[in-house]
Amino acid sequence: MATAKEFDEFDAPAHLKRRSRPLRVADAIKDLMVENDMVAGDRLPSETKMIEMFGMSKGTIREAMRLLEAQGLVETKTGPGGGFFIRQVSHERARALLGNYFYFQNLRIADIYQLREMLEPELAASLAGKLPAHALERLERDIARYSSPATSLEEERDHHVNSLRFHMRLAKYADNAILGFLIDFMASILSDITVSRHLYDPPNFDLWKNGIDCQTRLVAALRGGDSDAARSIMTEHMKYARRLMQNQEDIVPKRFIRER
Amino acid sequence: MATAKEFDEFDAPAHLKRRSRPLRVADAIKDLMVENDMVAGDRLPSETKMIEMFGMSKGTIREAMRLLEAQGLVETKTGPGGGFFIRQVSHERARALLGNYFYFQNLRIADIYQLREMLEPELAASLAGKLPAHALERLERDIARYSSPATSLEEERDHHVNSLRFHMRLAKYADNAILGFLIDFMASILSDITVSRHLYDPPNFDLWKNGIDCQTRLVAALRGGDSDAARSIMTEHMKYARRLMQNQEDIVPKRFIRER
DNA sequence: CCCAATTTGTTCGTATGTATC
DNA sequence: AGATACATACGAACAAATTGG
Repeated sequence: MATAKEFDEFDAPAHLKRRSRPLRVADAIKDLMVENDMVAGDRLPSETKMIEMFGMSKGTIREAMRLLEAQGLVETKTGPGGGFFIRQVSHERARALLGNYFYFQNLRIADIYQLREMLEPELAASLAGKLPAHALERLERDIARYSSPATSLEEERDHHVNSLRFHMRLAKYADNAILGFLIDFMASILSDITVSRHLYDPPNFDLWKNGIDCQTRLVAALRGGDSDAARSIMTEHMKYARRLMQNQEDIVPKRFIRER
Repeated sequence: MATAKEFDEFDAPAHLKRRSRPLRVADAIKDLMVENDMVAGDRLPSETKMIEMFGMSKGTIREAMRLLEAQGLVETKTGPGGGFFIRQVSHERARALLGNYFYFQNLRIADIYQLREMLEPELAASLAGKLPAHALERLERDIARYSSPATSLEEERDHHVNSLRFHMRLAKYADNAILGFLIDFMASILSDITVSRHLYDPPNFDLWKNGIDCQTRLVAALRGGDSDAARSIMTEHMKYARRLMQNQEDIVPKRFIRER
């Protein structure tokens, strides 16, 4: 169990001496989580308890909790029975944090499509014959949301967003958590960019048609359990969309992804 | 410019009223960064200044800065000329933060290899003929580090780590920032797991041999600008390694990735 | 080498807000 | 409604780090 002594700054190795107290407390809490096999929902010691444990002031402890909160690892509740609780890092938080990184990385649209072209076909193939009826119906409802041609620019924008929503839905069903997360991340960035940069303007009828067509055939292939067909339909779709975005070599605009 | 009034809690829309003050300050600072096109190295207003600006106490401001610090967006320096400085989210920080997410996701070794098999061949292909001499030499030096068979378990472990280091090096040269980051991330997780789970035990001579062989041929292909060869060598290598890990269906052990 | 100025780091006491019983 | 247990927030004071004279 953690004692105040362990965290005494004078005990710290030389190269760690300068680390601030909140940072050290946050690390200690992480260790606590790992060593005690704590899971989401578990309660951490209260502020007062931590003040004793670490021999540090309330402000320092609070700063430490903020460090963990920003990482999505901890949430806070006031009132009796309240305190700091361990939280599973949410999809949305992870997406936003990774987005912060790419905020500085001069992403190009083509980069995103290069990834999508590698990942999405494999996801499609892996899901063939694996999805329950309600999932397939949900996908069909996603498609239905933009199945009639857009008659206004706003509708065109919504079509783009809804088309990407289909891909995010697919990503949720992924058996491979990394694969699912990444596909969702790509679609999410793309959706942001499409809206903020007005990439839906001018409307592109062919892209819409290809999207509807491919997604419809894809659902059929998924239902039929035809893995190869699913892969090649998705490949075709990605290549098509990529070609249309190919000239979008612009740097992705700088803005932070909001946690939704 | 931001004024205290803007952040008065009573001005906030209903659904945002409960957001804590540090959270709101952190968001305001992010907006400040975006709107003023601030870049890494730029200095944010000092504590005292922010206390005025937001009309909040020192503790609250500091908690807000910790929120940004944890995301890797801000660093702090004491002394004259010190203060809060904008910082480009580092590779290592992004890796650690994303690692937090997967800490809760029941990752399997096979999942990681599925991704590597998709991504690494494309990276290899895209680098053929593009790397300057010093980069190729660096890769060769990475290979040299484990070119003689391991004679002890520690050496075997180092061989695994060094082999993965080769892939991380390759990732650094990627033109596509997302692709590079992801490959590095996979190799990094794998390296962690290999060490912490002793996956290098028992030693696997064939895996080592295949690694050396493939990497040597890969560098030759990269130097010769043979894109297709580079892709197929990497594919072969990944498939081989994947097969050997195939039975490693275990859940990845729960531990946080340390920022290095 | 020391001293002074500047800026963050940390503590403590107090008061307030919030949810539960 | 009142008591309790918890986080949230403020303000004043002092400590530590860094820079420049």
